[in-house]
Amino acid sequence: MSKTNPSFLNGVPELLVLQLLARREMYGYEIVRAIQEETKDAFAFGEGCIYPYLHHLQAEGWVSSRRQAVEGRSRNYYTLLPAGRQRLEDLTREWRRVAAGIGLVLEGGHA
Amino acid sequence: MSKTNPSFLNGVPELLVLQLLARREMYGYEIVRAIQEETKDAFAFGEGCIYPYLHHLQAEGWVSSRRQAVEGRSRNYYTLLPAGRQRLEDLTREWRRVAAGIGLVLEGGHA
DNA sequence: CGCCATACCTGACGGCGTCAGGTATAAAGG
DNA sequence: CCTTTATACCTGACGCCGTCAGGTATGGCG
Repeated sequence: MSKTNPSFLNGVPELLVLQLLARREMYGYEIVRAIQEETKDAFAFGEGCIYPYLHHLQAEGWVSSRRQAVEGRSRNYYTLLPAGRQRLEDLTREWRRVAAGIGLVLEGGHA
Repeated sequence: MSKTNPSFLNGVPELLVLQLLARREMYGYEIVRAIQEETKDAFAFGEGCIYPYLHHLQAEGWVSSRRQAVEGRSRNYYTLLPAGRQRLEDLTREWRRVAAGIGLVLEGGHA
């Protein structure tokens, strides 16, 4: 439970998914693509990572889903819930801490 | 071998260790402490993470080690080798890519 | 003399992303 | 008409990696 280290070595997908959903409702397949495009290929998480994650986010009560058929295709649209927005804020803060921490070491050399 | 994603979700310790060694020769126990201090507790990798890592870095030819007794204590001092400096540059570039990628998503919302 | 800090090491464990699979429908192309 | 490609979902075995709890040994302090 209580980790000595921020779970950011791993939890990058969670941050990105929540942030994308904070902007607009999206469906799984769309999210997988969006991550790749918006990060300019810095990340390319597979469906095998994202889909289970969405289920997890829903189980935690951070997103809700509704099924909708579009052009004969059935899509799962996910919406960010208030609790999810809180979670996103926490993760964002964590990320900034991590990035700052590494920045300190990278810049610290030639002070 | 070839990962679709940068190994930065994990490889943070490697970056930090190499960067610290780029500044000066250090011994294991010292590195463990330095990471915690210099990142202002953003990271606190255990000895069980760092020690095996140092052995790995040496096996890869990125660092060399010499054993020295200081005040009756035996320390393993590690020095960054040229190949290690190259590796550090690669990892640093990777890190900047990752940080930039996440930044794009975080900032991209309210553009 | 017992305790804590220093300084090293190891191994079982669990989390998490990868990768390769599988299903189903719609559009495109020979 | 039938195969291929793209969309859209899902699952499970695998492997990597950091955690955590152990272990050894020496030096200093009260």
